[in-house]
Amino acid sequence: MGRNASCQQKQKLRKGLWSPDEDEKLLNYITKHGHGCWSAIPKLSGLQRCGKSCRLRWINYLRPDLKRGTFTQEEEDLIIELHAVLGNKWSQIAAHLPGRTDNEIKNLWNSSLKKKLRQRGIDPTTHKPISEENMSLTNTDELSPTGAYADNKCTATCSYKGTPVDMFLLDDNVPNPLSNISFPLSSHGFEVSSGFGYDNPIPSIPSVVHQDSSSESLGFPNVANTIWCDMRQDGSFFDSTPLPWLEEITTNEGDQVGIGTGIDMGIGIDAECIGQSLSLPIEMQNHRVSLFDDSKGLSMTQQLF
DNA sequence: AAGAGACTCAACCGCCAGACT
DNA sequence: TAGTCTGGCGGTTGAGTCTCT
Repeated sequence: MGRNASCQQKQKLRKGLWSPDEDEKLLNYITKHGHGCWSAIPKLSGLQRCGKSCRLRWINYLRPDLKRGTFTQEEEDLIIELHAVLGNKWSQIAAHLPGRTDNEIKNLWNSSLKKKLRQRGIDPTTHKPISEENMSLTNTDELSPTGAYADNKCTATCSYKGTPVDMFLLDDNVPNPLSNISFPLSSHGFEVSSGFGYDNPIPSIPSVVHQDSSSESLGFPNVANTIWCDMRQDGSFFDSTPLPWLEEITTNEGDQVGIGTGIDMGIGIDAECIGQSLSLPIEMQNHRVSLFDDSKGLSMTQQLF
């Protein structure tokens, strides 16, 4: 590639692993002068490397703000959450993990996280359950959700049978539907999953619901199949107002149950699914979703994006 | 102990977009 | 407008290490 001419000079440039001596030269130069123009650095610092190689070495190894060591469980969970939304946008994912590089995250994903997800029965590409039996009673294969995450703001659209529905940001005034659910009840085949963020198990959920104490996060691709619940960063719920009729929602053994500790993500409820199963009237519009239970005098409205 | 296979991770490759000429 | 340069990105590679038999 002609574009790579700068890295394939006539003069012999070193390749492969960096020696301590080279590291020192690069570190000393950048510490003194900053990196400036990367392509000029090899000459100025006395290295026989191409500028790209210097840049990579600095970003992935020499930068002083790098966090060393193995990833924490929280970091791994966050990567999975972010990957569900962003896909293989490693640099964007890395932007949410201070001190971690895109290369490091990519390696972790390819060597470890993909495998872990598969072991949990989740397709690492789609973040959907691998087994279709895990899917609930909605026609989820007709759903086509897409999502994006940037600057701590989630944007998403989700269409169902051609109708754009069902992605919401939490309105702080909207009651948290999971706050008063007792588990387990008779099964409606619902899956309760986390939204976006770190996951914590719901303490009251018995192990029969999910053998593993940690919850699985399914993220956007399963939005219409899940209930999302948001917590503040300090662990408190946005609202603990009970919605008694939601106590009728249950999970199957093996379903994933979790709570997202939000990153500006809110409640998502598969309103149609809930409405059908509970025989509740439901209204879906482009800008809000409402559930009603007139007999109990309850209603819940969520604003869409 | 040794060989094979699996795994990890640093580094390279090729492509792209934006800036510059 | 077209060509070139540069930085940045995601995919891939391969050497080194680990684990298993």
